[in-house]
Amino acid sequence: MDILIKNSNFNIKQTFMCGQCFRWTENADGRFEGIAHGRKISLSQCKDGVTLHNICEDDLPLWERYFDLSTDYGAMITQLSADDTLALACKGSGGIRILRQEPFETLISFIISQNNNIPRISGIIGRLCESFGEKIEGGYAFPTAEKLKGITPEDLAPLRAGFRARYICDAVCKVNSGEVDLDELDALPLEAAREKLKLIVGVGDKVADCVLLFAFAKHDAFPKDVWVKRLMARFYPQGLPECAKGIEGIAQQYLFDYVRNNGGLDD
DNA sequence: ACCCAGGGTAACT
DNA sequence: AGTTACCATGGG
Repeated sequence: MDILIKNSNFNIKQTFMCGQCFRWTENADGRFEGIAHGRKISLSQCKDGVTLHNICEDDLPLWERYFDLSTDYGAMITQLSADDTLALACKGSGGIRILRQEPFETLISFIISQNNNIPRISGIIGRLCESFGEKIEGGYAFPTAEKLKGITPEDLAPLRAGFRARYICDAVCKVNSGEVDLDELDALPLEAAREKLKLIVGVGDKVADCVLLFAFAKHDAFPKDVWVKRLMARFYPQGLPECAKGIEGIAQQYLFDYVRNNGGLDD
């Protein structure tokens, strides 16, 4: 069945192309399709909102959670728009929704992302899914930690992940052993959750904050990549304004997307 | 032949 | 505590 989600703060192109996820692609007709939770769906945009195509009715709560539909983005945009620069970013990129992606997939994806570019990140993740993920209708699920148990860097050679291969193995090992329990992160405050994730070799502040923001929707997580460092130095040398307090991650993502698409860091 | 890419680690001051 | 080379791979 098709489900229309009426929402004025949900732009699928912005949401899938803003760098928070790596497994969604745009078709020639403007639809986006991708796989999450082992289910493949396609989405289309209309003026009232977004249509989820051919989903199983029982899966609706799952997608509502994935797209975080219970969160009021209009209120956050109003809050952030008290600042002039953020108001511009909201105007240009306010259709982004921060997804609640699967924690293990997000962890591995952002380990792969370090010192890397988006096309190659997607390529490595795609090969990981094809090599080790469960075959489903129309593609492959992201492999679970359990499925990757005991994997070695040599096993990952076909991915061509480079120096990140051993980081992936360490993450798999520590998730499976329970040393890093992804299920407990949601209940932990930001700093404690970040330190937990950093027990994994190859996970630093930035990767940890990406996981906490893009999988657990911890809106106070504030990943600082090279782009954000540049834009912070340019626009907010004293730090983000007061209106972003508690939702630094949302502000970060709007700003990140805005400066990447519209420049503004040239001079 | 360079340079960089949604960084992190180890080895230095 | 703050810098810096190096890490594989691929594209410009």
